[in-house]
Amino acid sequence: MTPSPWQPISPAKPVRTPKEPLTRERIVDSAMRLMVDHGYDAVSMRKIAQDLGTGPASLYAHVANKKELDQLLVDRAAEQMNIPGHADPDRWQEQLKDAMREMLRVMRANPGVARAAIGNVPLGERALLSTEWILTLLKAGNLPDQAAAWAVDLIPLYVTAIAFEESVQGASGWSEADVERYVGELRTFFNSLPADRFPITVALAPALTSGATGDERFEFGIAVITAGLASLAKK
Amino acid sequence: MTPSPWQPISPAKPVRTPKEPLTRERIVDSAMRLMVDHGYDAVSMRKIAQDLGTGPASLYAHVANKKELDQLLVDRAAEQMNIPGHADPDRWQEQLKDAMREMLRVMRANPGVARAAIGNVPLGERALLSTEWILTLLKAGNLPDQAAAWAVDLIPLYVTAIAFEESVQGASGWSEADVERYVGELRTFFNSLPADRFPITVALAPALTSGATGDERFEFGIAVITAGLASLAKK
DNA sequence: GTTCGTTGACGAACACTGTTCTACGTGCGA
DNA sequence: TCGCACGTAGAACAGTGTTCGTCAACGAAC
Repeated sequence: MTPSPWQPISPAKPVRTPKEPLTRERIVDSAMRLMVDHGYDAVSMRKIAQDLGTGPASLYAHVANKKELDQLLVDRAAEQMNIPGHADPDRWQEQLKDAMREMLRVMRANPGVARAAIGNVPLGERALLSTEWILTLLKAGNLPDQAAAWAVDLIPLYVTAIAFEESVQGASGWSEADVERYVGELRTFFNSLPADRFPITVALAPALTSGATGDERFEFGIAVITAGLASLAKK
Repeated sequence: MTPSPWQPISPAKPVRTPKEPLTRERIVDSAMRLMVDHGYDAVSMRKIAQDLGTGPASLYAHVANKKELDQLLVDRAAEQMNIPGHADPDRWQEQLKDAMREMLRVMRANPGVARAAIGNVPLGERALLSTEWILTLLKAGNLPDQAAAWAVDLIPLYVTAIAFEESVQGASGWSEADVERYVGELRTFFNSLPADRFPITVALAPALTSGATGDERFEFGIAVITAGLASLAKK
């Protein structure tokens, strides 16, 4: 049937783009790219669809909802985790710290993943291997079963919380100078407090505002957790 | 000048409601009420405005933006915190645990506050008193200055992360039965894993899925942190 | 006593968000 | 070749935070 001549010629020509079809894989690829480049808040169904040259509704044929997509992003990020060979019972504490550092490394490399990960147990294969690895280390350290089980929950919780905090600052577009300025203001604020009611806070003002940006704070945290866990070992 | 008769009579008569004027105080009151009753996601500028019988734009005369309001909510919640008398050097570890329990209690009583608190240092008076109190305990425990300073960052981070996790489940409208069902599924999932690649995960499946809802998990965390901190004490 | 300037209130609108409805075109099995 | 089912999307819905421009009310000044 030839189109009536008074119709607008070429009605936008949808052409049914012969591109490669949409897949979960491609959607996660695109979302991952957006998140790494522009932060978690930049990942919206519309942005992903636009990036793939389609409309937002198309995505829902492959992904149930945004939450499921978040979960997929966490699993994808977990793929980047390196898991070492085997446990050395004499060095289990150092190996445990290394595992936590590795978790933080991956989360830092994928800004926004922490926000997606908090409160969700990642169940991808690589994430499970990481869990298995940490459990191996804890058993090497002679921890009771229940302690090991709760520890394998505590450890990602702490690392994720640290990464999430960092990502909040990062997402606000804070440069390192901004953080430094903010910390400076915080220090003068602590110093300005009445010394009779807040004696220790005032006295420790320099310590309270040091290491906010570097890794020292994280190293302190994993040292405390590791030492605390070690104290629970069966003899 | 009398109005022209063809104009609409009585143009809605705004009457300039003689209610009590809008204040920061009243806005925070309303937001707090909404958050406690319906969770964090129910707190929007529109809902608050509606609750106060006005439009959303009016709020911006008293509050810079949503983020500032979040901060105000955190400060308001911190007001509910009980801070005991004075430190007993022989019982500093138990007192520290009590302080953490008190923080969690307040966060649980104000669902959603955790989400607003994460990544923001609360600087209200009561929050600062809490910081001072924890520092007092840590100094009573003979910790080095820098360790005490980082610990006073680590402790709220952990408690907030726990409360945040809980609030995520709570906000999804999960009943206790829902959580139990989910944990059950998780257990069967762990059990179904190939035992050759995930031996410990499979073996510990019961332990891994126990205590997800109760306080045991939290008690474990504060025990680990307290023990870890104690191991850093100067002799 | 009347004007003026400032201030707070607020309806409407902007640019977004996640999600759903529904129509449409294409490819595949019968 | 027909029919059907599935993937593709445009449009729309119900929200969100935030801003613009207007309008009424109040205190100060002339």
